[in-house]
Amino acid sequence: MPEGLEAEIYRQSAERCVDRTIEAVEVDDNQASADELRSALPGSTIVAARRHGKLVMLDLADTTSMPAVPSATLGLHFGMTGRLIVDGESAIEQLEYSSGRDDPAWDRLLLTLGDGGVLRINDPRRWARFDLDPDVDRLGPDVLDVTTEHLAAAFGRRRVAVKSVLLDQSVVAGYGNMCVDEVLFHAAVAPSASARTLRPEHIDAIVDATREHLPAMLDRGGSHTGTIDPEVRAAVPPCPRDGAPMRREQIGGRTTIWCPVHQSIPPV
DNA sequence: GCCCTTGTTACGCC
DNA sequence: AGGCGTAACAAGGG
Repeated sequence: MPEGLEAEIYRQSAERCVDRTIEAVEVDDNQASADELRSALPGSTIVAARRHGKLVMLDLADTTSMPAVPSATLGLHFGMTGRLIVDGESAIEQLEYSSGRDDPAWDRLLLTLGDGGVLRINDPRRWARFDLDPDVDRLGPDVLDVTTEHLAAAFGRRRVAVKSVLLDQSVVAGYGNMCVDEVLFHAAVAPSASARTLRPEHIDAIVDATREHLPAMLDRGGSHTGTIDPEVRAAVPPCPRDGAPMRREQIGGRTTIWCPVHQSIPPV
């Protein structure tokens, strides 16, 4: 599923569209912004591809006037199963929980570029969202910039499971279900622990695990390349670290894989 | 054909 | 105001 790491891979792919002009737009009618996109996008040039959390942003400019004038930002959110295809090349071939196929009927946004290229978002389950000038203020700091001080402030007033707080995009933007399980596994923090019970050294462990393992997973191709990978999630083998029986349970409404032996922070 | 999966939003309640 | 729990959403795949 597209978490922050997949969004970063998509952003890198979308960079190929910088300095290219949008000629035509096809967009799924279930998008609230459909009419707006159809009228605003044609004629605009993509001048930058940015990312914050799971949100990819394409900065647009009106190049019919000289010099070019910034016009709007196209926000792309890929939901659970959205894939980005630029010029026929998919940035991620196999997306966890998505379909292995690329059915044209699942194209939800299709930008025809002036040079004949195409930027396309293919999404079987229609949860991808496309918005002009998306509201970035509702998002917390990006997951790759997370700090102990910020987490400590957010954890202090929350008694729910630390996993639920990390998945809250207004606290930190970019953690998804798999990355959170991976980070808490390495940080030795129990995902069910009440957030407010974590001490600064425990929060440090979460920050350190994030800074160490998420970039490594990005290098390997995404959120499915960690220790708690899809095979482990499905089979729940003994803990790869200490051999103890791992648990598979719902925490905060999400399937969670964890080791109750070494993920013992905070101690009881 | 039922049930699993996930990210986000919308509720109602406290 | 804001934390919290839950339902709803989509739809392919097992």
